[in-house]
Amino acid sequence: MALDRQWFDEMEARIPHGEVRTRFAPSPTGYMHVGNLRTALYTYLIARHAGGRFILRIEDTDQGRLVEDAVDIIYATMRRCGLTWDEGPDVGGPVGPYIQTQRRDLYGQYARLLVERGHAYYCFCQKEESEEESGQFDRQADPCRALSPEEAQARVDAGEPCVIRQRIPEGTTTFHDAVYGDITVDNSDLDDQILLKSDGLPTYNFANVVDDHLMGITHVVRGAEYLSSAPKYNLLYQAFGWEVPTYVHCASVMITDPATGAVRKMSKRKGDPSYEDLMEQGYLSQAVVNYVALLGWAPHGELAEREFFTLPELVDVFEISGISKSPSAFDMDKLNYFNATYLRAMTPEAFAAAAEPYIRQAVKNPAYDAAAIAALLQARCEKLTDIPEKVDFFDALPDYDAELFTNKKSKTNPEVSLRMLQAAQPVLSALPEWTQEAIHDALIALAGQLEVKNATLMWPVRIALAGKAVTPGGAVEICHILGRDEALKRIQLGIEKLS
RNA sequence: GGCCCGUUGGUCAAGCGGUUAAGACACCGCCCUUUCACGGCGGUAACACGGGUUCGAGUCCCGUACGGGUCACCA
Repeated sequence: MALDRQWFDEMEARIPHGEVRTRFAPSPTGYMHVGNLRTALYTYLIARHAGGRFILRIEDTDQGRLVEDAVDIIYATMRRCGLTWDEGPDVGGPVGPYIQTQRRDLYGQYARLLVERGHAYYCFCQKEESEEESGQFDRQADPCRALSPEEAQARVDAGEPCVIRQRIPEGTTTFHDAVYGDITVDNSDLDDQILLKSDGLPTYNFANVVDDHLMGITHVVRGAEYLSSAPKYNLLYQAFGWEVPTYVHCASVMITDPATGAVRKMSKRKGDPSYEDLMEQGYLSQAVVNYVALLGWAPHGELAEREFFTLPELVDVFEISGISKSPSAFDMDKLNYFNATYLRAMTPEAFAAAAEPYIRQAVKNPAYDAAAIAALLQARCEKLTDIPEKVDFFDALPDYDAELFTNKKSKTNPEVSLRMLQAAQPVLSALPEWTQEAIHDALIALAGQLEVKNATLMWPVRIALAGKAVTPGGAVEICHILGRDEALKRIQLGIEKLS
């Protein structure tokens, strides 16, 4: 079957030129790793910074590893992070389809073109154990490599199962990476890799090159694990006579194993958090994006000291030259700091709205004002999931130990505390209005009367009200939220406990 | 093991031949203070090692060590 020249020309004619075009090309095998997210982010930023287009392509050529719903998870994650794409499976575009299995026939055409030009060849060898054990594919020893075109074609026509392999030439190959610079390898270290599998689908290595070219991708952004195969891609571009895109390889995201202390690449199987996990754990998408942007990239000059950026700000300042060559470790402490900072930067109203569901997990009593509780929490939590355990005492006073009344810094002990509670009780009981200000002023005045430190009075009151050593907010705030009846009831319980 | 890449405090990192080697997280201390936080101030802590090149090297070159990646009909 002869190749259709005109078809190839038409494919070429569709390719957009004159703009920066990047693509994020995940394989739908599950959730988004933090590393994947970062790659997607950088890819997006490079396109947007240059005013170019960002494309989403689904690489589903491995039929065995497909995961149901994975594509939807990818869409959802990217949308939630604000990484909007201009072309993709759902929105279409000029160089679609954007799902590789829907481009199936196309790869065969290009593979055959390479065979015709002598840069690839049919291989009929079955994978043998001996070959696997030796660990080496000796291409010179592969009889298929030397098969005449006619002979090979005859076997293909006869329906013999085969793959198409790239024919690696002698010599050396040099490629340029925007992050790592020029890298040269000896071609003898390169395999005659498989381009087209026996199921007719391309391997990642081949589909990537063909699609990147056909989609007009100018910057190929991907993980550094592909650095070793980059020379083979280069050879493929050369074999086709295509312009080589700018490569941008990003070092891996590592994590310090909490158990062993060892540093290793992040992995879901080891229980490291994915983006979805982080969302479930109460992190804000913006905080995660901001933190991840700085994991392996930093702005130049005066901006180097700055850490907080919105997505549009990142678009503005992102430069490929700021990407780091060495792997970086994901630090949960620092993510917590970012998240906490984002939480505190919210307006009180926005925070209250975000916090309310978490507050209501622990505080069912509608009499307790969620917004007032939220105000106490905003500076006191790093993530929303921290909330429930902090406010559980509102609904139910814990069965606390009287020892809690002893606090050195506040100069309290059970006897002093009893005296304080007994003094506070009538004062609070007699307050004309139950406002935070009124409660505050009354208690401060009382402490003055009793000639004790404010803390000496406040500590026992707070303990009696909350039954916990550490609480969001102090005696005054808690007293106010509980309401007069409940507050006095708890103080009475404290007095009984101390009597 | 072969090939490729990397190496600034515990972590993220600035630095692009001349700096008292930034900043942030974490940690410690002080202040603020009705607990804890928040906030403010301060502190401990780094150029992996050995050779070069140079008047001068964290910055350039070469080794060594250590770390990572890769050697699939997976991406």
